[in-house]
Amino acid sequence: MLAVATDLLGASLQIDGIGGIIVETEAYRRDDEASHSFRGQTVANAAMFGSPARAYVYRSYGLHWCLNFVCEQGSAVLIRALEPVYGIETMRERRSVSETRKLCSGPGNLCKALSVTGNMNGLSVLAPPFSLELPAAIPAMTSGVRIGISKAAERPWRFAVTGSPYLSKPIRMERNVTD
DNA sequence: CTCAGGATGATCT
DNA sequence: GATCATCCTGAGG
Repeated sequence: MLAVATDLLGASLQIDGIGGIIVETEAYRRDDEASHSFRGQTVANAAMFGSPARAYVYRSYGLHWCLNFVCEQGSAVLIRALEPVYGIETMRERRSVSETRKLCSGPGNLCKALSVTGNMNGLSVLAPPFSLELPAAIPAMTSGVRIGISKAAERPWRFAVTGSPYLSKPIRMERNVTD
């Protein structure tokens, strides 16, 4: 699952032709207090216990959507930020923001820019409307502590393309990623 | 049935 | 940095 989180960095993600390069991810797994799957399977988190390579989409704070890629049972990788590449004008309209740097900087922003909603929960990310291509060249990577959570936040499972200007926030407690 | 509390983001100070 | 908007889920009575 950590391997998936790093492999996705530099990958190209599009939904209906809109998207860009994944520059920030966060990993969650079953025996992880911060994970939605920690207390077992429920109606809401069922996708996390389904087949791998599917989307787990959930609503955050009542207003935002967040997109995850499901790995093995009960673990998933949260897509936190993209470098916008495809359909930038469409993203600007959806976000009502002009600065490219801010279009997909954060899980909620990214979902708004790509028009991800709860009805995509459980869909395969290997078939339309998704399009996922692994990177031609592996980018330099950095990891740090996860953010926005109160439990088990010290785990260094937040991954980012080193030096990317498109991150949701700067990496904290930075460390090396050795593949 | 009630109800607290989020894997957030925009805005204000 | 603090606040708040706003929706469920799932835990507890």
